[in-house]
Amino acid sequence: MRILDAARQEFGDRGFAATTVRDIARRAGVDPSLVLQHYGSKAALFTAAIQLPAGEPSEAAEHLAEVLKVRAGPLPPEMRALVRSMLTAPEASDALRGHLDERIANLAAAIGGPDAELRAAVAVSSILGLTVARHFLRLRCVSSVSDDDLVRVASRALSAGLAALPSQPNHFEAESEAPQRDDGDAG
Amino acid sequence: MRILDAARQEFGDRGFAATTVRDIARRAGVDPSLVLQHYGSKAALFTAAIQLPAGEPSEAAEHLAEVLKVRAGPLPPEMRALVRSMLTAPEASDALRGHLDERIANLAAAIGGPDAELRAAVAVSSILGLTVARHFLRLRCVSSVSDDDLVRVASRALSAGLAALPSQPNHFEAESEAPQRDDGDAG
DNA sequence: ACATTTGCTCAACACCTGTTGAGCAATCGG
DNA sequence: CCGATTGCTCAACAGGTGTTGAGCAAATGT
Repeated sequence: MRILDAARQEFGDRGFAATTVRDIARRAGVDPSLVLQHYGSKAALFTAAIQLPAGEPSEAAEHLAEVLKVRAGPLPPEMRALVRSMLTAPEASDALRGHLDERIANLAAAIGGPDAELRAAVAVSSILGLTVARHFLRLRCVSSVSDDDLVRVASRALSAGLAALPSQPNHFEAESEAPQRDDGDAG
Repeated sequence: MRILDAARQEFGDRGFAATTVRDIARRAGVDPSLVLQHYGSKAALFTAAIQLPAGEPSEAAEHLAEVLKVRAGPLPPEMRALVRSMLTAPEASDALRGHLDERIANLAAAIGGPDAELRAAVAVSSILGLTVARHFLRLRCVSSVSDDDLVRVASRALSAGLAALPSQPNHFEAESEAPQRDDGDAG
């Protein structure tokens, strides 16, 4: 597991292409050839490194607030590695697409109404954008704000987008665990 | 300009690291050494390739609908190259961060109210996420939908997020050019 | 105690990368 | 019509890459 952890770190820091097998071996404190004896190739190691723990999305997808909270805090290494390479490594692109498509389908079923799938996709894409802006691009306002503040503001935006039609019931805010006190803290 | 165009295409397709000078030269129909004689180095060529045409953002940033519409259609090559490498090339990361920070600042000034900058940042990040999902990740629902439908649904979500507090005036939807008829086309 | 398997390292290969400098054809100044 | 500058290609280099196979040391089985 030491090699796999090192791989996730390196892939998460610099992406698939820029990470060398020697980098991973150095961080793991072993010989480069050992890495390939264990995983066969750099690509196979990458595939192993970006595997997400299953089960999580299907349960929590209806509660977008959960996902948002998770994305506000520090990213798990495998997710970090996956997102880092999603634009340049087809393997990562495919894996993330599958992950998000599943999450969108669940969310769409939960919210219902016209354009449910599209509205769900917009919400999930927005969280992806926030994740990128916060943890990778380090966009000034998004990366410096506290987890709570980000979740609070983004929650409002996402719930509004999911509801879309004012007459529609708002599953997102309704099923959020804490009732989010509306103290007008404007400072 | 033929070399620069080829560079934008290649960088936009595979990212900075995976694109070789020889690839660019081949697409431009010239010798690899000519590429470097013109631009000095691969990194310098990349910097030139991701330069965005200036002026656009400052005027249109207040009207987020414009930006969204632009992002729904095909991306200009330099923007495509920039976004493709934003997670793996520091040069691209810095350039895009600067671009988005400026846009956020303009938008924040336009909407005002509490958390203006954060709400603006959330909206801009959401558009970034939509751009990635549509043009790069090719997320099923987001990439297959028509430009108009995407703009319609995403506009509602973004405007709601920007307003945030129900009593707040909604600059985003108010300044949108077309009044967006609400025909209940649920098919 | 010995043979065998295992876990690991060392050294090297073949390939591809960015980059450079010599050379060639054409254009231009006089 | 000649010399010089330009625009380009050819060939090569030095360095880094993924990957491989030989070898070594410790553990294991009997």
